Amino acid sequence: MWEEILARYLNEKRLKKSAKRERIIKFFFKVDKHLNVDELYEKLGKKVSRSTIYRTLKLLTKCGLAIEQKFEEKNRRYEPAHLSHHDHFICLKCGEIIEFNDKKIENTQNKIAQKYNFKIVSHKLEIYGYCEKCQKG
Amino acid sequence: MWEEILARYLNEKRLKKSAKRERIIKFFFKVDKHLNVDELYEKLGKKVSRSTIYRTLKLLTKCGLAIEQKFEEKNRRYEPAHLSHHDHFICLKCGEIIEFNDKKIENTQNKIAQKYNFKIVSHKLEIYGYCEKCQKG
DNA sequence: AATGAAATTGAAATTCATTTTCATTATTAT
DNA sequence: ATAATAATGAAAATGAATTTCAATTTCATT
Repeated sequence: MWEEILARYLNEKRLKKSAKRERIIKFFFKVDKHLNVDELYEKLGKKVSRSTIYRTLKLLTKCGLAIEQKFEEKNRRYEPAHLSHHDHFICLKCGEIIEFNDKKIENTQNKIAQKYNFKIVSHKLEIYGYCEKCQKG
Repeated sequence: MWEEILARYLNEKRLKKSAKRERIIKFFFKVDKHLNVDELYEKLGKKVSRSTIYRTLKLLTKCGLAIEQKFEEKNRRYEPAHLSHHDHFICLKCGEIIEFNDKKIENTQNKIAQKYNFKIVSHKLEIYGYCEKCQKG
């Protein structure tokens, strides 16, 4: 669970607890999908500064609980790490991001990596195109 | 060939030819791999301003001859479009980017897309980890 | 060749996301 | 309670990408 991992990390680094940080992190894991700083700022009622949100997301990234992502947008997104094996369909019309997961793709990746003697740590697969709605519309 | 596509585009948009632009574009296709603006600036002997390089790469992107890419670096890279079906291994230690190509992966992607009724236009696959050298070193 | 309208260029200014600084406030160990 | 140190927010700094603007270049039309 993220609570324990976080607690262990804070302890190890001699960091202190704080209400703001907890609020951000709890919300982040409650929503449980990729978010950017502005979305968090808005959805937390602008009660926590962007600086603190940035710092908190960096912290989560450092202790392995979140993953930084760059889609073809100007700004970064963060995703709870337990979702990070998901891949994404991204609709070029409406911008919707659909998460999916497929074992076959991972197997194929492993085979190719072997061929290149590359040791895989993680991967990112984004498929761009048109979602069901936008094909009709 | 890119020459014709470019010529047609310039003509269509009533744009003019220029020596600087040609130099950038020729070099870009001669090197024939992903580059960022700074690398182009250096390798062109700092004879063309960054503004112009940015503008030229945007132009190439618009006429479909280049693809903008965002790896997990601060700045963008551009890649000749004919390479853009390549996928990438990215070494987390030395930063090397190895291009590869595999039909199996594309087949699998197509099957999944069907399941989700998603119409694929393009995709981006980046595999992070350690290259052969860095596993040993 | 000469003209002029429109595109191109580079330098500097601007934008915008992110990071850092710094003075103030909150937390925690003693 | 005190002292030490971390957390916070506002503002400043950073850095990549874009835009502005005056000067230059291109090119279609004389």
